[in-house]
Amino acid sequence: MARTQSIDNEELIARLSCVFREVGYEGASLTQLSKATGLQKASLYHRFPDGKQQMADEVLAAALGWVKAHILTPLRSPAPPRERIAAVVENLDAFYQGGRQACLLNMLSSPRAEPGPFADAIKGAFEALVSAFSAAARDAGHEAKAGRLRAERAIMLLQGSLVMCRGLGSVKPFKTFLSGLADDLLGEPAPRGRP
Amino acid sequence: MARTQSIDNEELIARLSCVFREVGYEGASLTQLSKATGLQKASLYHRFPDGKQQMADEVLAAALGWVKAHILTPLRSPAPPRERIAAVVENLDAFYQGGRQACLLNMLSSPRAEPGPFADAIKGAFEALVSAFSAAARDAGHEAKAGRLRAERAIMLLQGSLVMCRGLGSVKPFKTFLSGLADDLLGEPAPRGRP
DNA sequence: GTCTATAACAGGATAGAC
DNA sequence: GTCTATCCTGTTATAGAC
Repeated sequence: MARTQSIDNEELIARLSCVFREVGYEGASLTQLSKATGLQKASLYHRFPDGKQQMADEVLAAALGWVKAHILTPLRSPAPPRERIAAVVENLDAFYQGGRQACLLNMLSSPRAEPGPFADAIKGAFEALVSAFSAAARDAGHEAKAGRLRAERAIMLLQGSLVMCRGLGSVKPFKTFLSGLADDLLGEPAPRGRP
Repeated sequence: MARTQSIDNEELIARLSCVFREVGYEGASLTQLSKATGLQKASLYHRFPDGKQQMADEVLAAALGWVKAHILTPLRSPAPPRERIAAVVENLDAFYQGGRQACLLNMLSSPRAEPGPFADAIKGAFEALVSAFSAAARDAGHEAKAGRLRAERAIMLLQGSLVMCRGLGSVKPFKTFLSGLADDLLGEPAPRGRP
């Protein structure tokens, strides 16, 4: 049975994703991608006729799909804002493997200088993230403008914490980001009762 | 006069720095470094016998030196904390070209996976930054632990804002980071007088 | 669909003239 | 110190057997 797929598409993308998240686009060689997936280079080209570029494209698309389902959508759910954040925190923790995995939005930014091939997708992703976090902040009672600022700060903290994790070789920054997210985005909780 | 340097060392490092900050270590090809500096590959090897690795090393060392002089030292000056931050904000703005230049600490993290050749320097830099920002926070009246948390958050916001700038193709996140830094680190100013 | 083998090319690095 | 020309390795990508 050499005719059937030796690895299903989801797992394949997941393995490729790991590599791109670790070393970025330029840093990822086909040899490395081949090893990580267990497929020979030629097999990778069979599944991705446009080569590395296509692999990264599909990895990014898959990630954005996951984010939409597990981050953006929950942020706009009808649940109370703090509950939404709690769910999102859990999902972020899983998505970034507790801070051990970097963010594609960072690792795929400007592979070559100039607005690389991922620029549009990345820009759209950041905007969608800010927008969704803003929604939660507004639902917690913040004005549009203030909520948006909090959302932007949240994304900065997310990205920054991941950068620090890589730099320090520790997941602590990401953990403290996660534990502070609700208050950062929604505001300090009232000491007693609801406002 | 082909015997004298066609470009002085400082300018040379600055040009190389630009490339590494734009595309990272793996992304920077010798051709690109050659074009950016106006020197042929062989000339680059004359100045940096150990090749690209050495170029990146020296670029990083130069950056860390600059940071020490213009960021770390001012943060521990005897001036009032808010004045220190004002000075640091100005220097950060220049260093990152108003958000147009990425941070080497991010771009040189894990060129290959595993603790790359820059890992130690990068880790040390993050620790020094946190430590120096902590000092300013403590001098503003925060307890050691709280000050340290604020310092870590400040670095996260710095790094995250730069990531967002690249992703969005806008310098706005960096600007809002800069304008909020003093309050983020030292706390909201008392509405009237000093506490 | 996957493999081995190889082509075609770009990357980092050197030699040697000036 | 800088240049032109070149080497060698590793990279992306393809051909063709199974």
